[in-house]
Amino acid sequence: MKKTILVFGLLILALLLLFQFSKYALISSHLTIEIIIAVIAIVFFSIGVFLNKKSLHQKTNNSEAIDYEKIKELEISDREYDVLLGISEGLSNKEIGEKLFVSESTIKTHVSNLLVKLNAKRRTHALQIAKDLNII
Amino acid sequence: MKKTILVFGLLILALLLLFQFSKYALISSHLTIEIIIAVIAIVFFSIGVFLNKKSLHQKTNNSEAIDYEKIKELEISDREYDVLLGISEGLSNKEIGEKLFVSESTIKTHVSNLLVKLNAKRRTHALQIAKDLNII
DNA sequence: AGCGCTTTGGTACTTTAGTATGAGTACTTT
DNA sequence: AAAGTACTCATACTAAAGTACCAAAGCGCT
Repeated sequence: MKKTILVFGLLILALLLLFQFSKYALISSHLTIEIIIAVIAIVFFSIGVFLNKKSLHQKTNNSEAIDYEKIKELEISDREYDVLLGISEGLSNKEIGEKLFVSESTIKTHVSNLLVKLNAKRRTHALQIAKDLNII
Repeated sequence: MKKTILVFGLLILALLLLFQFSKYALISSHLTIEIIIAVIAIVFFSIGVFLNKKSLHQKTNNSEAIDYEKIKELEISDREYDVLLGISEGLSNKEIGEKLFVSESTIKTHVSNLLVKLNAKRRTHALQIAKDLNII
C-alpha cells in the first residue's frame, strides 16, 4: 500500500515535470511538438509496462508461494509435512517410510493425522486441498 | 507473430493520429498543451498496461496451460482424461463413477490403463507425472 | 460386413491405504 | 516432577486401489 502511494506520487511528479518541460521546449522552439509527444508516449508506455509487470508478478508469486502460516494454523507438524510432500511426489507409504528412515506404520499414523487436519477423505483429496491452501 | 505486427501497426497509427490531433488542437487553440499531454500519457500508459498483461498472461499460461498434444501423444482417451481429472480432484473411484454415471469397475479399468500410459505406479504418482507433463 | 478402437462392466484376486487403539521415547513447557 | 507434544511403532481390522482377464456394445472407417 505504501509502495502504491509512492509510485503514484512519482507518477504525478513525472507528469508535472513533463508539463514544464513541454512548455519550455515549445517556447524556446528548440524541439518540435512531435518529439515531445513521442517522448511522453514512450515514457508513459514504459511506466505502464513496468507497473503492470510488478502487480502481475505479485499475483503469480502469491499463487505459487508456500503459505507457512497456514501450515502452522492447521497444526501440521514437521514430520507430517514431510509425509505430505512424499504423498505429493506420488510415493507409497512404504516408500515414504524408506525415504524418511521410519516404518510404514509411522507413515500411516502421520497420514491419518494429516487427513484429519486437512479434513480430507483420501491422500489424493489431501493433495487437492493442500494445493488449494498453497501449502505445497 | 501476426498479432504482434497488427498491434504495432495500430500503435503507429495511433501515434500518427495523435500527432495530427495535437497539431490541430494547438492551431485552433481550443485545447491547452497540458490536456493534450495528459491524454497522450493516459493513452500510452493504458497501451503499456494492456500489452504487458497480454504478454505476461501468455507466459504464465504457458507454464499452466494444458498440453493437449502431449495427451494425444500418450494416447490418453477422452474418458481416461475425465478420470484423470477426477483423480486430481481427490475423488475415489466410486465417486468418479458417480460423477461420470458409470460403474466403479469402469473407472478401475480406466485408471489401470492410465497408469500404464503415464508409466505410474499409483494414482498419486500419475498425478505428479501428469502435472510434470502439463496435462492437468 | 469386418476391423480397430473406445467405452463399458464384471469377477476374482492381491496390494495399498486408512482407522482404531495402545504404547513407548524424547524433548519442552509449566 | 508432571503435563503436553511430537515422533515412533505395532496389531488388527476395514476399505479402497489396483491387476488380470474376459466380454459385449457402439462408432467410424474401408
